[in-house]
Amino acid sequence: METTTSTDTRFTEAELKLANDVRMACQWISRRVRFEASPAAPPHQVSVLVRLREQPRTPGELADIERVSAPSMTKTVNCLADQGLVERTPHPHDRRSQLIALTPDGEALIERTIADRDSWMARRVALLDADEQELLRRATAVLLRVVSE
Amino acid sequence: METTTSTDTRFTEAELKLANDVRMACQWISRRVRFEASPAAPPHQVSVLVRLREQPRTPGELADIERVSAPSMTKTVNCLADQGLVERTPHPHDRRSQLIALTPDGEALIERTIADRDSWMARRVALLDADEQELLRRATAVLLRVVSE
DNA sequence: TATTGTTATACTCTATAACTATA
DNA sequence: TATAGTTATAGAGTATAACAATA
Repeated sequence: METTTSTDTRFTEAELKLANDVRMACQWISRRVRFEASPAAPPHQVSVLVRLREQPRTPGELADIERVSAPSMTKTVNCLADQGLVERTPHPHDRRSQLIALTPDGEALIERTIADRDSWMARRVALLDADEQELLRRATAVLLRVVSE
Repeated sequence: METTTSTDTRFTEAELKLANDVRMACQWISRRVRFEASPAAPPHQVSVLVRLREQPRTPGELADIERVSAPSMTKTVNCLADQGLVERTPHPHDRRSQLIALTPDGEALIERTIADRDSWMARRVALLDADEQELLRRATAVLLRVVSE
């Protein structure tokens, strides 16, 4: 089996199947969560607010994290600031830059949004038996480790 | 505990935490897969092609599945047809409608795209030991069951 | 001179409303 | 009269290029 053209021989069939199953399961869950939750703001705005929940960041950092251009992030930040969800403060060490931080309204919105997103998942989780819940608990730990590498 | 305002008492704390962990893990995996893969077509086009892999569908069905308006789906289908990735055939029972099906080019593109998406995941899966792979295998089965309910 | 962020401009994707053809 | 799909038009979100202020 050295000249196969359509399969990747770096991996076993079992690994490829598992990779496909894991990816599809994660993408389907994501899709369902996105569709079931009633969004309080467009996805790209929510994504930025979630990032700012960790800590204030510069527009440039946000653009890198979200993989959008600097002008796009400028627009998104403007929009969030117009809604009173974030506020700009001068950057302590670089007068060209600035720090974007959540306002109390922004924090409230993002907490409501997260609770809303989790609600569909929680209903499903609650239907599983204890063994299945424990299985998901351990698997989730592996997935979180994998994604952070 | 009857008057809590911020937590949902339909679920235990453990269930809420598990729901949040599972959701975040799935969304992070999805995000990584999306960013790591080099898309052969915009996401909404790929999504339609994946649906058509199962079976030909009408524009209306595709719009419902993808949760976009009918005019949006008209544009997407036009674009895919212009690229030779799908083709329209008359609907057998309703002359107002039509069936959209993958062309061989469309099938080839979607197979390449799926392999590309799986590649990052396969590299990560291959780094796990046998027990962890088995854990993910069983957990994935649970997730796929959950999402299909 | 390089970097951070904004403005100018254009393209894509989306939606609502109005229209055509068929059920 | 209702439904499937398209066309017309407008509103978001995105990108590249050019610009301002600062490092």
